[in-house]
Amino acid sequence: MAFTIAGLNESEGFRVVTINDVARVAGVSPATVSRVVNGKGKVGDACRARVQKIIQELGYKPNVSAQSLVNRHTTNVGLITPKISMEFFGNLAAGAEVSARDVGYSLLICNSLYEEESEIAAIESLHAKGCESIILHSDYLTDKQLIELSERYKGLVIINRYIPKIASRCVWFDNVASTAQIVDLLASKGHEAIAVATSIYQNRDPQQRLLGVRQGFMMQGLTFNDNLLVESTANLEGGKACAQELIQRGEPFTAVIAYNDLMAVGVIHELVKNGYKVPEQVSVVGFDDSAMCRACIPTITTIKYPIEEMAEYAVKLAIDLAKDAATPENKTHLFTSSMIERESVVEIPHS
Amino acid sequence: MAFTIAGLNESEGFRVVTINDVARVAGVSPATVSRVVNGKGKVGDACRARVQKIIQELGYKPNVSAQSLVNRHTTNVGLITPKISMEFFGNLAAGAEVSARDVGYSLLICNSLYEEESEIAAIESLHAKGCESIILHSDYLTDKQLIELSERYKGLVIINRYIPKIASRCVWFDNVASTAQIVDLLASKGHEAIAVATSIYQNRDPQQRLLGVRQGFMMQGLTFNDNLLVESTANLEGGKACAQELIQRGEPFTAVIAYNDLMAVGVIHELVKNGYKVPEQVSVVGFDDSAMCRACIPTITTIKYPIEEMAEYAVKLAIDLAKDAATPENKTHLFTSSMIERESVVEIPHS
DNA sequence: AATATGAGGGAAAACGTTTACTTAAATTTA
DNA sequence: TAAATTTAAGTAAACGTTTTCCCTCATATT
Repeated sequence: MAFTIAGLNESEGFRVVTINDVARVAGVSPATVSRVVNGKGKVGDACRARVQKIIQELGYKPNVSAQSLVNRHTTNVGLITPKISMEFFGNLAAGAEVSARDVGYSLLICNSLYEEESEIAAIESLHAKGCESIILHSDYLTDKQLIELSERYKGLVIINRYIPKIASRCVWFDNVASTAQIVDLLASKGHEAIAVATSIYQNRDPQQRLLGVRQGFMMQGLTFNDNLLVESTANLEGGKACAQELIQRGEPFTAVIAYNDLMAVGVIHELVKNGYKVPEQVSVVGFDDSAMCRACIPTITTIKYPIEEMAEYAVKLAIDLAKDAATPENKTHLFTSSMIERESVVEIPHS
Repeated sequence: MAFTIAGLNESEGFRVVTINDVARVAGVSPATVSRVVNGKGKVGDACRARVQKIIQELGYKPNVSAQSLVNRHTTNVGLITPKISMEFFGNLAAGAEVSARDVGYSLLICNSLYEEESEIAAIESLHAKGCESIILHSDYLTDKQLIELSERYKGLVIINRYIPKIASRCVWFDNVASTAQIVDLLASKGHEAIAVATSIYQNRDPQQRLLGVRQGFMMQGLTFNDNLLVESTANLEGGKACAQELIQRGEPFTAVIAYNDLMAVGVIHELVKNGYKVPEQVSVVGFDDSAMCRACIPTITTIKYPIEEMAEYAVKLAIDLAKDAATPENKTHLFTSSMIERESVVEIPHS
């Protein structure tokens, strides 16, 4: 144990420098170094300066595992989404990362791959790793399950879903108002024969968005023609199928509201393939504002889904919740949309 | 300190169960529980069974911070990419996550946002967090810097870049062979007047891909017309600019090889806008196989970049490296491509 | 001048594991 | 049967922090 009294033990190979090394070199106790590092407790000015200098020189970085152990919490936020490679969830993760880093936290990623068990497994695994702040994008768990989970995991935040009983830990998006907004836009351009291509899975978002359409019609004093409602899978192929179905029905239409951008692209492809001119004959609106919107010809008018901002917010909320920071029980966290106007929507031609 | 000798202390509020609780209830020492949990060391069959039962009943999960502290390593892999919200990096992350979870690790995400300092800062921050396996997608650091870093961080793996001196920790992609493959395809369809829209930043990938084009021409016995080489930023706008420039030059061409899918989309948009028919008059090839390729009209023929598989591989490598698992110094990790043929490339019309 | 106050900083316990040592019992060997 | 070996399981130190006490001065108050 040959320490040079004022220096570091160099006899052994590379060793990471600890708080004790700093303390020894600075001639103080580890407690004091800790106080300097964390800015808590009283430390004399001279002493503080000296310790800080040594910390610099030695390049001391606190060991996070030790800190977590004694503090009984980590500085990680967990994110559970179906598949991070999808643009939407990529944006979500990006927002979360920014926000986490902002407060000195790191982002732990889990893919749930659209499976109920893996959503729960992911939560448990994150929790076992000492990660008590968790953002969950749940597609398969029931409200009841989520309510139970949120009793057990106090740092749990649900993103993109609204559950009244746990409103204060839901960060969600106003689908109804957003699609109503789309109807407004189309109506303002003279469209009345508006078709809707929705998702075949009529849960939450699709339902809400459909509701928004109906509300929009009502507000505009129009009536929605249910013959112009088609549904399929919420992807490119589904969009194509919807357009096919629409064409087959023979009911005239001058605009299509798609459930999301992918479906909008599918709709456009199929319409063009069948000789329709987009947007000259048919206007099309998407939802999400994904990169695709600008790749399509015409570029697609859509709703911006502020998922990145929502994720940033959700992270802060999750961290607060985990800390027991008092958050008002009766407050919820609702985000709203804005329209991005591009080429796929035009004034209806005067016929 | 009122313990019921065989049970758990229930006087205080919710307390997470520790190895000591298990030991106490099972009537063994913590060491034995540890041995059971980790499957190391000798434990009698009866004893093992009993301990396992108690672990089940109590729902004991080892505290990861404590483990990390004593084992001097975490079970996290760090991923540093410019921006996780970009599709390419999203795919990278998805692959990494799968692979990490597969071996019981978690994925820690850091965005470097295309800044040199933040790449280094990210490495340091990950390391400080006890994360010794790191996947780095570096855009701004020099080879020299990376070599130095890899001396300091033994679990560091460089993805998407090849540095001979540290070949064994580079997981990369054969850009040269890939673009040569594109030339082959086009040539097989009768194209000779082939234009290239490359990135204005002529570092690494763009250089390699250009080299591949030249090689491809050589192999086909063709000569590349340098008047058909245009460059701009590697995004949609850049693609448009390239097409504009190409049109302006007045040199005839029947095909365009774009640096990536985004540029391909831009090229197509601008060509169409100027009255060219794609693919009837001009074939266009992209690179990456991003989602956009299927959104564009026509759908885009491209090269599949196997980034997901590469990331999976990289994670395993990084973990091995961090463990000092002997990896052959003179082995490198090269991935190759495959063509995805869609609508944007057609046989040249017999004129 | 005697006492109270408060600031600065040290000692040591605690966080929950793992593991090198040790010991006791059981088994094998001579 | 005695000695040697193996097996099973316990003891306690260590990992690197934070934090609660505590003590010692210096200063302020009477």
